[in-house]
Amino acid sequence: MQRRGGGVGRRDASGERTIVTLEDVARAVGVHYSTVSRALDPDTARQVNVVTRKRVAAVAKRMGYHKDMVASGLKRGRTHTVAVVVGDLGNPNIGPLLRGISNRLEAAGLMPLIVETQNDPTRLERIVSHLLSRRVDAFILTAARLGDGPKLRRIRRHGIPVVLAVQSIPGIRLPAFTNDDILGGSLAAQHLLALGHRRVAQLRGPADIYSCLQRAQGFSQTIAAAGATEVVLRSTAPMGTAEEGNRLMSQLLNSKRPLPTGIFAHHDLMALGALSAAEDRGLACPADFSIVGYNDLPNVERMVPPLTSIRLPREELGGLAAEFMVKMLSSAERPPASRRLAPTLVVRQSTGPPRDFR
Amino acid sequence: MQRRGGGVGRRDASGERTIVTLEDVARAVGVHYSTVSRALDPDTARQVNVVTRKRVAAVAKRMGYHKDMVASGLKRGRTHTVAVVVGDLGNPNIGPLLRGISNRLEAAGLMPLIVETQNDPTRLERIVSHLLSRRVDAFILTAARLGDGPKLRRIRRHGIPVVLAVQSIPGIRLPAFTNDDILGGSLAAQHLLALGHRRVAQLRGPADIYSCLQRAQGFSQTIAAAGATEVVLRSTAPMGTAEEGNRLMSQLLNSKRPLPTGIFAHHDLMALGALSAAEDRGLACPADFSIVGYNDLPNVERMVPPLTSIRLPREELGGLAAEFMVKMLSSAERPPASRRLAPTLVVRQSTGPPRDFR
DNA sequence: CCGGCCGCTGCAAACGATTGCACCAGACCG
DNA sequence: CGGTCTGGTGCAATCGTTTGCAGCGGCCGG
Repeated sequence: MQRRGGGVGRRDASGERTIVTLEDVARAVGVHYSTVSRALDPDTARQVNVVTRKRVAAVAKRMGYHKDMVASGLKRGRTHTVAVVVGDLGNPNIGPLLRGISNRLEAAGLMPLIVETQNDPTRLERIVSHLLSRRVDAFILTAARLGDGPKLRRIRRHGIPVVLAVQSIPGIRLPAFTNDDILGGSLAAQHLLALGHRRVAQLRGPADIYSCLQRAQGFSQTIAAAGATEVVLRSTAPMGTAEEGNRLMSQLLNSKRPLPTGIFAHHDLMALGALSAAEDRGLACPADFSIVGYNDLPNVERMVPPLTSIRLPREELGGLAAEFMVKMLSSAERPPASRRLAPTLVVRQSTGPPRDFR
Repeated sequence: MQRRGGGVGRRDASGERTIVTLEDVARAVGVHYSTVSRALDPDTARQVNVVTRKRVAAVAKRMGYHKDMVASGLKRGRTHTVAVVVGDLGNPNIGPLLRGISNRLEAAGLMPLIVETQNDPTRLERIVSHLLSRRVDAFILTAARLGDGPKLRRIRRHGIPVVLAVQSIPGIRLPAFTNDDILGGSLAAQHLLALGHRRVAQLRGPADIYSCLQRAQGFSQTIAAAGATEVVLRSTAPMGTAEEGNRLMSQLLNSKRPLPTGIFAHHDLMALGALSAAEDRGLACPADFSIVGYNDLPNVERMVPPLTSIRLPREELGGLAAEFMVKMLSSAERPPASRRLAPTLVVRQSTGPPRDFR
């Protein structure tokens, strides 16, 4: 096979060919291009005589050589790219998570390819197939929902490493890095109980989000163990939104039963919606009732009242998931999988002792 | 050249080679693989006989063939990937922008490669060089700052299309899609003037962000044209934050001059910080002073008081920038560049008539 | 009946990097 | 002095796709 210049490569503003290849460098140094390849790859550099190696490095730098990752990817079957699938880029939880992932991957020479499903299940399939054709090395999935089991199994079947982050689903054998949402729910319950609340309510998030089920479980368990009474309201919307919180709270306010004094919302936005519903009826927080949110979204400390919430270690979680992926890809050994990170309770002014307690 | 199976391709869980190549399909159909290639590419499909074409398509589908974008990218010199460089993934403005970009690019068969500089100028250079070695087809830069001119020129010199989004810098000949921040500033001023404010203040954002300069210009011009008086406070922080707003507002409150009744903050967070500074001194909004923010961040309508702000068409902006890029890459002709989109004023309860007006 | 054209298909050289293998000179050992 | 080893380098095939060119039948016009 004969090799020549003048291909279809990228040209700069003046129309000159601007991609510097191994062969270009080799010609300048006076060695074969395979030697250049070896000299520039840290893993093989020691095969090359140190003075040649230095000369190659110098010339490569001077000529502005940059390894073509596309060609390298084709040959090696590794693109050093990890697909990160998120549900909704507008979700404020997602920024820190992505930062955690990016930083860790980048340190390992990998690059995240971030795609958004916009919570559309048909998009997920299309996206995955597209990513496969781009030969990504691995998947980090952050938006798994309860019905996604078959889909996830199908992805795994392609033989590419997959890890779940933030959201997991029960009964699937995939490494998962999640928040300990049982603990999160329990923390909320403990807090309300400690303040003296005995009648509590739970505004639950979407039923197909496992983390919401876990929050519910942690909360209810702790409440039941203390012998307090609980009302559960279930969201029917696909996401935790203020509107949904408003709706559930209205439902609660309309019921004939006495209003619970302590409320746990599965999402800060739901809590905010609930607050406005209560306000509309002339109820004050925390005088008439307390409310605990979830996620500790940005600026909830500036709401009125500042929202008590459960804070999640988002960036750390992303970092751990990425760390796992890096290990997975670099060594064949399976590192310990599936960690749950502990959330923390952030107490602010939306919670206080119930009225009859003061 | 002889071709055989059994290379280094990806293997699935059972160790089988799992990449289906053109050659595999060709063998199954009984034609040459170049024919398969042509049959599957819409641009060349009409070169192949319609019955062969159908057969190829059927077999390709049955066998689960997916074009290898890496190989294709190597050959064609086009990766169908557009780098999107953002400053900070945690910034709530960025989600909608990215969604706008992603959707538009995806519709054109391109994929965004999102990277975060974390507002670190040295990272930018490293990242760009990495992206070049990944052979991205184009750049969308969303975090340009005033001193970045030389850097941008250097990027452009690589001969890759570059477009600026959200942030532009003066005197650079690059297509840019930005908000009309002069108008934004002016809207804020008009609103305050219409309410009757005659003594106003401006809490300016970072001096190296051009859009802040424009906001300032629009605001001051309009105020001056109305003959009102203005105090300007300059931020020294690298970003618009609540702390910075608090600091500037305190500065304003400490000065001997009478407190301006109308305040324009270059960022909602600064406005919120300013509000808390004022509250600490026992001042009430909008009774004692009015304040207008910028960006209309999520949930500012739930603050107390709900914040009057300037809303930016983020998703649309992203869409337009991507649209431009798509045109740029598909046809050689240069579509009309550099649009400014009009922001809108969202009036809420943080603004009202000045006290002496009532 | 022949030249030419057309529609379809095959051939093989790329794209740029990687890598097993061969080769060569010199060192070193017996 | 012959043989072996070894450090360094070159050779060429390969990853999977694209694409200019050539070839080949058949059909048409002259």
